[in-house]
Amino acid sequence: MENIFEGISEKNKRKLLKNLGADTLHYKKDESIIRLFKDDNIINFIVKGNVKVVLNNINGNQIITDDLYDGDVFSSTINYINENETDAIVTEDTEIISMNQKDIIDFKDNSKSYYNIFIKNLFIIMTKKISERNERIQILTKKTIRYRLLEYFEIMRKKNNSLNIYLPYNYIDLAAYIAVDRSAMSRELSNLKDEGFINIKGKKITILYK
Amino acid sequence: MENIFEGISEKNKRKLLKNLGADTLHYKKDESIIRLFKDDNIINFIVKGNVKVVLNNINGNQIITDDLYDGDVFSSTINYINENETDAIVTEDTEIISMNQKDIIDFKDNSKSYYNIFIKNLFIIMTKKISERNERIQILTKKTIRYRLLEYFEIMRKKNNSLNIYLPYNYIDLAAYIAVDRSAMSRELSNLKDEGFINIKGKKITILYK
DNA sequence: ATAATTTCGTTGCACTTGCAACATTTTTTT
DNA sequence: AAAAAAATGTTGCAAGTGCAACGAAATTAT
Repeated sequence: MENIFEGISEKNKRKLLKNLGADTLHYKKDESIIRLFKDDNIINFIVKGNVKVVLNNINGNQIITDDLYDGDVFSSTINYINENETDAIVTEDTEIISMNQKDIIDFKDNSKSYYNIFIKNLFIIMTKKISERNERIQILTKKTIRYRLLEYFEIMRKKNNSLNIYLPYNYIDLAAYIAVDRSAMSRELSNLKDEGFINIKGKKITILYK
Repeated sequence: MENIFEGISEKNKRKLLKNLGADTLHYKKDESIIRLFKDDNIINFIVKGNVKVVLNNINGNQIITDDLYDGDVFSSTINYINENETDAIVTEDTEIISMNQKDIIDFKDNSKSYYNIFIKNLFIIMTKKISERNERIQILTKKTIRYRLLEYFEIMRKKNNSLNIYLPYNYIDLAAYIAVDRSAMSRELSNLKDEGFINIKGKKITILYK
């Protein structure tokens, strides 16, 4: 499934949005949209553009905790944010559809098939998000960097059914994802390499032993 | 909302289950139901009883990773399990309704209002689960036991709007939840107490400074 | 092509934590 | 009430990690 409107015609999509009282919002590059993450009642959909959620920690450096593109859904429940330390910035002109969750749940006329498709899509997306969160928890509950990395590799191996892993992001972001110090992770990757568990070539990691 | 059938009459519930081809399963105390966690296509609902998901780690000791009761929903996507190291045991006679996810998604006649209520309920439950997972991730990404505890307290404080926290489980389980060694957590709790950040009386913890 | 910036690898060190072992307290069973 | 079992508190120590600092490599900008 591509997005929450998958399987709904343009005509019905317009009807749906009208009935839901949805707002179509336009933001210019560098605008902050953090308010869309703070209201418990709304759920948002990116039609086109990019939103980066950045966490400013005490040291002054910024960590991107979410990077959202066309088709992505976000809300206060889906994307946890730290009240005062987080901002969400649009990096290019971006169009967002913002809907009220209550309006979705309490939608009167649920004989409309487009509405039911819509709810189904939301259900599917939520299910997928739970899986993603579970994967990360599975990694984060490991107590050493080594075991976090190995768990991460194992999850990737299963997903792609291959011993070759192509990291979807750089090592800074990987360290943030498994929540460890980057340099310490780098050290541990070297160890794993030296001990013959993996090969590393840039962002391609090959699992040698299972 | 209580459960996935909330707002659906007994009569319609029976119809729904029939149309979904749902199975009602009965298990006796001590039976294993791990297979219900392994099939990607099914989603389960506990009518009455208790299911404990136990992780057997290498040391031989068991950790309860999930404790499910009446009204709870579980599935392979909702509850991550470690293929070979996990078992799920029924601790009392338990009744479970097992449904095929595809049947739910592909349900033909979505003019039936009970079906739409059902999907809505699922959506709401999934949203809540994501929140729970996000909370835990928020804790697990903290790098020291101290900050994990403080984050946990902070989440509880916001939830209950009170500086008094009544732990919903014992300290063994709390340590498992925040994924740290129990004795090390005990040490850190003592430190926090000695430094005047908290008071501890059994399972009641009071936050002294914010 | 050169400069500037960002990412990546390495290492010393202090600090935190897991682990193990044991005492103490609380809870449950007999 | 006594005994057994489970939960909690404490502590020493080794191991692992965060942090800081720095140079090398890679990427991006000029």
